[in-house]
Order: sequence, then structure tokens, then C-alpha cells
Amino acid sequence: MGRMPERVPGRLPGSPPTLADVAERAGVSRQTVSNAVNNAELLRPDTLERVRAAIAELGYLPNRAARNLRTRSSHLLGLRISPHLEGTAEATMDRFVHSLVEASRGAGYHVLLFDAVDRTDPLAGYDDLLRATAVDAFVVTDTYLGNPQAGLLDERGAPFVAFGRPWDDPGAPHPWVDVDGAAGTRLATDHLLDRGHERIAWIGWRKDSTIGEDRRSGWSSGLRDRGLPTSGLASRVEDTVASGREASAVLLDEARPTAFVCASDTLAIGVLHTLADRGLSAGRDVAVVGFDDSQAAQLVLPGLTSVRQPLEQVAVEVVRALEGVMTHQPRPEPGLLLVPTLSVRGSS
Amino acid sequence: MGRMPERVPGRLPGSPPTLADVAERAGVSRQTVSNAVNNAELLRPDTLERVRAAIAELGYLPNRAARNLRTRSSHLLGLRISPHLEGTAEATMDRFVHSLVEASRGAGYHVLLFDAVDRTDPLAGYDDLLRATAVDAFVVTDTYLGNPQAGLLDERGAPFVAFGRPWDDPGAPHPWVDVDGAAGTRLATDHLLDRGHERIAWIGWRKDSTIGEDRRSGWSSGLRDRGLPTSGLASRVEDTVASGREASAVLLDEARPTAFVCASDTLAIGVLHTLADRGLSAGRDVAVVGFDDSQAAQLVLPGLTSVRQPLEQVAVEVVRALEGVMTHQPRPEPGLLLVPTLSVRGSS
DNA sequence: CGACTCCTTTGGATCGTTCCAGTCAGCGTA
DNA sequence: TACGCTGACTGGAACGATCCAAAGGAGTCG
Repeated sequence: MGRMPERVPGRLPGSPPTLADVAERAGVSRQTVSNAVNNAELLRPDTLERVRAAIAELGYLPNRAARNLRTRSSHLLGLRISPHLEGTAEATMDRFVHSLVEASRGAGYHVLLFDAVDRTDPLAGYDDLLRATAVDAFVVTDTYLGNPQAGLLDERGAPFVAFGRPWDDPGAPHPWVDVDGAAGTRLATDHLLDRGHERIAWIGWRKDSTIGEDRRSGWSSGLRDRGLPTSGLASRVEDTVASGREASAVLLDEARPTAFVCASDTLAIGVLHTLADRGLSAGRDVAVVGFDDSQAAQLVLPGLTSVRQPLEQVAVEVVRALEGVMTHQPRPEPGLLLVPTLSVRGSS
Repeated sequence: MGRMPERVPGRLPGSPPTLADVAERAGVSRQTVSNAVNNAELLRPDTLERVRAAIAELGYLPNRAARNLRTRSSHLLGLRISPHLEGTAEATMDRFVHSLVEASRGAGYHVLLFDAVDRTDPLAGYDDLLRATAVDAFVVTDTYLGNPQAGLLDERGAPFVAFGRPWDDPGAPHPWVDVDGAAGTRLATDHLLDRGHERIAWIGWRKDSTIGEDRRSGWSSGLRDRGLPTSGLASRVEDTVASGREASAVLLDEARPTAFVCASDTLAIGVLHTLADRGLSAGRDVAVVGFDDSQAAQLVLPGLTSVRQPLEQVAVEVVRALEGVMTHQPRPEPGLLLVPTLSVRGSS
């Protein structure tokens, strides 16, 4: 001992302490400090305490870059955010981001946000981060567009978990977590049936939207199971307030429903507008249920009953699945389907 | 040449190529490849092309961890997200996050999200990331609570830029970017005055909210400058729909205003509810203006006119300021105040 | 023709951590 | 006493990039 640590003279006083600083202070080797941090059970109790004291005194925290380099992992999860989602999907995504950050922290990960330089390239951003080993894994959320991402990432051996089912390839091997939309609309439909409604209309998206058709099926199965008709009671339109408004006006004229189930809050708010136009009371005269439980659903006048996705739970399961992927644990099932709940408000 | 690269045999075929791989392929030294990436002007044109070809063939991208370790910088910006903000502030924050990710990318940075383990500690999360040199700088957004962060981060020499003024210490030296709330409400007030309104009411937050008082001042100065009265026309309440509804009912009864300017969309929607209760038409009978231009403002029935914060511009300026901070460039002014715009819709 | 530039390129050291092989002391057993 | 064995700790090498000083080559000039 007594050897001068060579690098100290040149160090700025403000720069954080290193493993070597702690080692010198505790009178042990660097490796022993490393073990104190990562494998405490390898140390004798008294040594451990001495090292821990030195760590506390100096306020030492391992340098991330050095650790990342050595262990070939960054403890970062990449999440690509779409520049601007349409309608209420944006709010859903934001609620998910919050939940994901929280769930990731519990597992020792941080969330790295990135966006697509070139929106036409499905792998834009992903590929660069992967090759630069800047993230350990991805959370893929933009799967609803006919996700080429999943397949492409799988090909490159990139670890990831998708929030959203592989609609176009139900047998896809990659792990995913999703919310059962049909169960949500079924919940909504049963809720309305329980309130005595028998003529319940559907306003959803165009037929080429698989998510839209899934949500629709919850409505139709709910009516069919009670022997009630669905024909003439469904409409498929764009996801805008104006479309919901028009579609509901037509349905009211032609099919006289007493309740509406909608594929989104945006459409449901369109229905509320139609009711207001006609002097009908939402909730009393005609019931309305939306989907997403957006902020707007809480703010509009009678309060909009809406299907709420369990995003906190989705985030937790996504992180759990990611841990499995990164440790190469085999999974019994690639997918996990969670059940939404219903936020009941004045509109029903 | 001809020397076998020692490390190749042990490398997994899937692991990304390194500087050494590129160097060997191009027949140059590692340093030359490094220069080709970072200081292209140092290379002779033909060498540069050869190296670039090798980089392209191998799909090389510098390893982030190694670069971070050597250069002592991570090219990451830390952003702490609050677990759950109240009301429409959450939507504002999310729009800002999107803009920040985009602006950061332009400057070669990514955004790292984190949240507070312990919400009572103002530096929770910040300190750890700083000591672990996990981020280069922070974007501090939660300054409206009487920001102890700014001072504490300044003390530790942490580079950061705040979105939000240092209300409690106007002379604070740290850089910040903010939106001029008073200018926004002034814009709203002038807009209503131009439409012929003379009795314009204010519904804002409690007096201890500095932001609320700032926004209020735009309304009061607008009226004073035209010699119109403000007394009896202002109300200060909680930021909820119910409060806005009650406050507007009282004001309508006692002061008979023909227009309302509100400190938030949440309050403005409360006003809309009161108008609907009384069979008054928003826009025709009574005009209403909100603040934040939230999604709900676009969805509610006549459309809510609202003050829109230029968050894209804020993000760009925050990143610009951060670049200045990190290169230790002196700043003429610590702060920058941006002017909002007005999104005019049916409610006015 | 040798000395002196200047420009390009190179090898070694380094950032701070973890992996790996090995040292050393202490203890039980023959 | 000699031997092996185990547990606690150590020193050197490695991860993959950049910084630094110095080497090599081409061109200029006395």
C-alpha cells in the first residue's frame, strides 16, 4: 500500500467518485468494491460494512457507461412514439407511457423515447438503437397498422415485447400483451342490457380495421346471446366526432335504438352531439358508451360511460415479459390478453 | 497486414461490428475509422471513401456505451414525469414530450424518462442519474410548484434548462423557457373585446397560484386599457369542472357578463355546462375562452376557443438552450418568454 | 541532396467497470 | 508435518470507443 493513485491529480474536483476511489478509502481492491455492490454475499460481513461506509461517505454510484460497456447492456427500454396519433388514442398512449416508466423502474430499467426520422420506414429508429447497443429491448406499440415491426425485429434477433396482438399472424412467436377489446364492448353491451335496453346500436370503424371488428364482435355477441337483433343497428365510419354525429342521426331515424355502443370516445361524443341537437337527454332518453375512458369522457356534460383499458396492468405485464425475453426464459404462451373495465358515468 | 484479429474467434456472429472490424476491412487503423466518423475533414478523400464503404458494408454504428465512457457524455436528456397531473395540464405535458423528443433528435439527443421514487423529495431521481453520469442534462418541467429543483440542481452544477419561470426568484441565474400566460389571456380578452363584448368575466385559480395570477393579469390589463370595469367580474376557484360550473353560475347571476375568460379548459368546460343548464348557447349568447387547447376543447359541442401554448417552439428553444449550457456558452438572458396563440372555435 | 516543413495516418494509453484466473490464509485430515 | 480444500480477496485483462504524441510520406527549399 501507500502507492499513489495516479489518476487523482488530474481529476476535476466535481467529477463523481469511482470504484478506485472507494477501494482506496476502504483499503480493499476494486474488485471487492464491485462485489460489495453486485454480489454482497461474497464478502465477509465486516469487510462489507467497511466498503459500504466508504460508498456512503463518497456518495459513490457506478458509472453507467462503464458498466454498460462491460456488461453489454444499457438497462434502457426503447419506446417509439408516433408523431401524432389520431383522436383519443393519443391519450391512451400517454397513460401507457406513464405506467411503463413506473413499471420499468421497478425492474431497474429506464425508458428511452425516440421517434421515426422517416415515417415510411417501419424500422426507422429501431435499427440504429439496436446496432449501437443503446437499448436492451423495445416496447413496440404501433402494431395496429399491420405491424411489420414485429416480424422484422424478430428476424434481427432484437428483444422486444409488443403491446398489441399480431392480428395478421396469430401464430407469431414473439411475446405480446393486449387488451381484449371484444370483452370490453361485451361489458358495455351487457351493462346496457341490464338497464333494460333492447335496441342497442353500434358505431365503429371501417371493416378493414381489425381492432374495430374485434370490438364490434363484443357488441354483436352480447345481443345474439340474448336473442336480440343486430341487423340495421350497426354503422362503420371514420373515427371523428362529425362521423359519429352523422351516423347516430341516421341510426336514430332508421332503427330507433335506445342505446349506443361506440368503438371510441370520439365517436361517442359525436352521438352526444346528435342527442343535444334533438333535445334528447343522454343517459335518460338514450344511453351512450364510449371506449378509451379519455379525459374528454370525464369532462363532457353528463359524463360519458366508457370502456377503460387496464394500462397499468399492461405495463407491468410488458415489463415482466421483457425480463423473460432478456433472460431467454421459455414462455408457455406468447400472448397475454387482459380484460378492460367499465367506467360508468351519466351517459348510461 | 495478415495478422489475425485475436478477438474475432470468440465473438458471437450476431454481435454488432466494432471499430476494429471496420479498420481491418478498410485496411486502416482504428483511429482513422474514428476520424472518418467524427472528423471526416482530417482524411484524404480516397481513404475516407474506402472507410465509408467498409462502414456501409458492415453496417457499423459506434457502440454507445464505449463512446459514452470515453467522452464522458451520454447524449441523453433526462425528463422527470410527474405521476399524475391534474386536469388538462397532463395533456399539455404530453404534447411537450412529443415535441421535445423531436427537437432533441435534431440535436443528436434522446430523451430518457424517469419518475420520482419518493415524491416528497424534489431531487428524487435527478441525483442518481447525475451521479451515475447517465444523462448529460435535464429538462425540468415541474417548476410551477415553487421549484426547489432549479436551485438544488444549480448547486450541484447539474446542467439543465427549465420549462417554466423561476417565479419565486426572478433573478435566478439558470436558463429557462416559458410561455407568457398573461399575453395569452390578453389575446383572449382582446379577441372578445373585438367581438363587441364589454362585460368579460374571469374564472381562475386561487391567489397563491402565481401562474394563475399571471394569466389573470392579461385579462385585467386588457379591460383596464379600454377603460372597462373588472370589479365583481372575477372568481378564483379550484381547477375542476364543478368549480367552473358553480363560479360561472354565480357570476352570471350577480354580474351579468357576456363572456368568460378562464385559466384552464377544465374551468371553461364548467362554464359550458352552466350555459347548457340555463338553455344559453355558447358562442351565440355567451362567449367562452379556455386555456391549453386540450383535446376536450376540440371535442365539446360548439368547440371551445382556447389559448394554445407554442410547445413545439418551447421544445426547440429548450434544446437550443441546453446546447448552450453544455458547451458553457454565456447567455445574454437567462430566460426566454414565448407568446401563445388563440385557437378560435364555436364558443366565441 | 539533405533538412525542413506540413499533412495524413498510426499505436499505445485511457475512460470505469466487470470477468477471470490466481494468491493467500486458515482449517481439517492423514 | 504435509497435504488438500475452502473462503476471501486481489491484480491483470477486457469491453469499444477517443485522446494524445509520435511516425511516415510527400513536397519545398537552400
